[in-house]
Amino acid sequence: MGKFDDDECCDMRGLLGFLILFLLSKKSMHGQEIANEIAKRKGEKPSPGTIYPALGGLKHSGFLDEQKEGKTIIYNLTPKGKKALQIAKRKFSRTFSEVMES
Amino acid sequence: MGKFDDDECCDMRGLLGFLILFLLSKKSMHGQEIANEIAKRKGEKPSPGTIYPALGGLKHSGFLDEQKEGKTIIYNLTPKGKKALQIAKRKFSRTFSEVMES
DNA sequence: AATTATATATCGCGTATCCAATATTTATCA
DNA sequence: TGATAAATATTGGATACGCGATATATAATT
Repeated sequence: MGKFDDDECCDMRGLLGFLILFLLSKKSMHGQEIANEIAKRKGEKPSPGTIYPALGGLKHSGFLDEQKEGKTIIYNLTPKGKKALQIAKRKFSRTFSEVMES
Repeated sequence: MGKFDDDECCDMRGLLGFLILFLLSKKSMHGQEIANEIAKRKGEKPSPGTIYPALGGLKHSGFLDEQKEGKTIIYNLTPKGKKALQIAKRKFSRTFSEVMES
C-alpha cells in the first residue's frame, strides 16, 4: 500500500556513499566507527549488510584505501576520493542549500 | 564495472520526494515547473517517468492535493504534507548540516 | 477541423539501496 | 587453551529509484 507511513515521508535512502566520504574527510575511521557516526546523525545504525558493501564499493572505485590494524580496518580517503567528494559536495550544495535555512 | 565513473561518486539518487515537498512548500507548482526547478538545482531534468510517479506517490500518501487548471495540475502541500516535511527536514539537517559548511 | 505542442500518465526495465541472517576472522578474557 | 566478543564479510531478498518509451488528454495554432 502506501509507500510511507503516517506522517513520515522520504525514507532518506541514498547518499550513503556520499556521507561516508564526508565523514572520512574529517577523520579516518574503521567500519563500526563510521556506522556509529551515521547512527548519531540519522538515528539508525546501518546494518553490516549496508555498511560493508558500501565501503567495498567506494574502495573498489578507488576513493578509499585501507590500513589493517589488528581487528579493524582503518579507511582513508585517497586523493581521488577527496576530489570526488569535492565534486559531490558542490552538487549537493547546489541542490539542497536552501533546505537548511529554516 | 565500477559503480562510479572516474572521479564521480555518489549519483545522488534518493531524496526526490523530499525535494519535491520542499519546493512545493515555497510555491505551489505543476509537474513541469517542479521538474524545471529540480533541473536548475541538480543539473538534470527528471524524466516524466520519474516526476509523475513521484508526485503520485506523495499524493497517494496524503502529502499533496491537486487542483486541475486546464492542461496542468497544480500541486499543493496538505497539512499532513507540511508536517511530514518538517519531520524530514529535521532529519535531513541532523544528518547533513555539517556538509554544507566548506 | 486538423495539426502541433504541452502536460500528464503508465509500463517495463535495470540498477541501487538496505536489511536480516549467517559466516569468518581476530582479539580478549576466563 | 577454550570461550566470548567484536569487526568484518557475504548472500539473498524486498523495495525504491529513475529512465526511456509510449500513450493519453488538453491547448494553441493553422
